[in-house]
Amino acid sequence: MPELPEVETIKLQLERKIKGKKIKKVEVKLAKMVRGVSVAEFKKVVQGVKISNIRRRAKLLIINLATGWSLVIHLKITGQLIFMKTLKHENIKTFTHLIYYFSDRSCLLHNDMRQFGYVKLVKTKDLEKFFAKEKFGPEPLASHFTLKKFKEILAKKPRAKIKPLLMDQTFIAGIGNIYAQEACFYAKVLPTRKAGTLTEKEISRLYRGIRTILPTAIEYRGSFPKLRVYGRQGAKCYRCESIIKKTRLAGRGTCYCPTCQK
DNA sequence: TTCAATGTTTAGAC
DNA sequence: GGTCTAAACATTGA
Repeated sequence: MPELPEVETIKLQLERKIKGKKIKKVEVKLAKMVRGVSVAEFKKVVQGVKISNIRRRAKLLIINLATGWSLVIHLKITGQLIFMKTLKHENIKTFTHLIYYFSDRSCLLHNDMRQFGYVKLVKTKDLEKFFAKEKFGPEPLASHFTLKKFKEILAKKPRAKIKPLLMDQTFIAGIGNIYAQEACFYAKVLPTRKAGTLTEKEISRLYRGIRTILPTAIEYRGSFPKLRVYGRQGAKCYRCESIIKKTRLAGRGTCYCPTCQK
């Protein structure tokens, strides 16, 4: 599920559904999902504690607990967090690895087919330190992420290819393989272009693309009905009717229009 | 059967 | 140091 818009959507939903609730019990079905501490310690910290707030940084979901601890959850590629008013056993899948039970009988399932995701415990006051250690770049939707700022960070990596650079979490935090392709298409820029070769106009269009596509995806609740290029290989470009091509870039599938992306 | 999949990390080459 | 590639993690589905 998860690039910035999807994680942001989960954050907004959990804010409505679980903020203020007390975690009565947590069931850990797959121990390796819990990182950094033993399952026993994890339970000790989490059980009986109230959820005070939900946040997001990059693609991480942060659940603040009233005791000064926070759950830091990464969903990687196939992770899901599913809220249920009451637990129905048919909703527990083979890849349901954690279940948080709240005191009002509702619960939250943490599913992950590929088991790449994790949950770890961080003291809330140490979160900023934790983010610094991860070396996250700026949040693309923050008000201080201006065109000027975007130009500045692009100038630091003139030789990097633009699409992998957009996906680099230390460059900008939260953009993944789908929205990097969409931003390049929006800006009419080939994913392989080196950052240093981009014109002022192209940089502005990329910036505008990021600042348009991500909020739109959030409006559509993290689903992506408006994809213009991702997964469209072999189909006609919506802009110029050329056939969308697909290649491999930095190990990731990359779609682009060979005609209107320059 | 083989390949690719919304992410990240690491190792090795140049 | 910078940048690139491939592989690893584990599973599903085309």
